[in-house]
Amino acid sequence: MRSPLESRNRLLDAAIGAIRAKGYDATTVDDVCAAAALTKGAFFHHFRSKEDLAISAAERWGVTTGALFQAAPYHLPEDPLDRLLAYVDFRKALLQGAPQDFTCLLGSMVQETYLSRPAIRDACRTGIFGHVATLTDDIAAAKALYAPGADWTAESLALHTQAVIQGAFILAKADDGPRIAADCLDHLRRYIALLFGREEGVKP
Amino acid sequence: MRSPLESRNRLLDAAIGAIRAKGYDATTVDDVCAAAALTKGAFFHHFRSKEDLAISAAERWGVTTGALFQAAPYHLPEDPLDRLLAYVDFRKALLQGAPQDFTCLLGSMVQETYLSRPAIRDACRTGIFGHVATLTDDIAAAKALYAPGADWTAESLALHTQAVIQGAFILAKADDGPRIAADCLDHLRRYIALLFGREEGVKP
DNA sequence: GACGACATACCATCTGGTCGGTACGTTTGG
DNA sequence: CCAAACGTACCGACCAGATGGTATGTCGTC
Repeated sequence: MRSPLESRNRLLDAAIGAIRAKGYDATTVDDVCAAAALTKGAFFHHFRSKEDLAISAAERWGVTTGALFQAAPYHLPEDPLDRLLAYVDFRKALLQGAPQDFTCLLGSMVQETYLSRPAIRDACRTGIFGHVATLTDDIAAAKALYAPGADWTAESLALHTQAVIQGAFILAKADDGPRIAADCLDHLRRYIALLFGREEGVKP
Repeated sequence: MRSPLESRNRLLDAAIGAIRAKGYDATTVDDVCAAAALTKGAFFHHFRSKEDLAISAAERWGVTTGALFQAAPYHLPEDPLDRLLAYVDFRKALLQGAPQDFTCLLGSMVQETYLSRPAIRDACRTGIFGHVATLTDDIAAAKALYAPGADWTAESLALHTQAVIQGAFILAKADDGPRIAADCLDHLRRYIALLFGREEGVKP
């Protein structure tokens, strides 16, 4: 017998993959079971409902991507603005392969569920805004250093970066590739550089 | 008997409303029929399938929003940069009410369908990139005027504006309101102003 | 032997889609 | 001028398959 946690995580990973590719509603419980090589009995042993699965998947997404970003090298520079720019570079570097491999589970799921499944929407909101919060400190520090009197808040700029990234994902799906999304991140990087008076061209 | 075009458009408008609120997959044919006060027989008289409906709805969305933007006052300024900034202001002014009332049908639908329904994805892509094309000329003119040597293309900036707008919609849905989205459009406006050397504060 | 971790079989409901039929307008032929 | 023939718009009952969820049983481990 396998470890129950492993089975549960296999189901969650299968769900994350399926929802990223087909969306929440088009993903069936049988899809998830098949992808996880488990049966429906196992599924409903670990999750009370499909909605419960989605919420747990959102939480797992938050945990795994949180670990990915925390371990990423963009935290290394001493200058907070350098860290912020490195974050954008890091996000750009992640744009590899097909859209279902680099786009965000939470961003797509919240679009489907924001009205009809408030619990799922809340889970997505928590994940998205939690990631925003990890950026806000660096942005606030950079602002204090380079643009103390600016008439925008650190949080609003952090949210803006997420808007660009999420919007770039939509364009990537419409265009079926990461090219346009990468261009958008270039514009985001240029904006940040302009905003803080760091004129250096787009790529360091 | 009503005019057949009126019935068809009623079905399309009902579909647009339902898909914007619940997404493509969660929207049932019966939902659409009920909202249009017609029966399933009428539905399948006008559309071959649910997918056909979605494609036609995307086309109608393109036509109606195209007319809305073409008639909008942001085309009035003589300076192309002023037109571009007025476009952003116009988009910000549209952020009223609940997310399902101001967000984009195509942006949300393409997220669900980009892999499993290529025909719908193509219809969304046509609509989105068609709107981008209406911006590109003004941006190109503004670039020729104010930033002729810049290392970005007019089209990439037009695409970036759409990324910000679409991403702002996602955040609006996650937050259940337009506040964050409006802040994102402020950042977009600030970026454009910085990019073209028009430093005037955010709001004119 | 009790309990957690599954599997299997099954069910009620929903969903997209079909189909025969009806009401009504239009065309055609005499 | 009229009526048969035909086409369009629409209705509503029906269907096959899919879907979320349940009930029950089995197997291995503590």
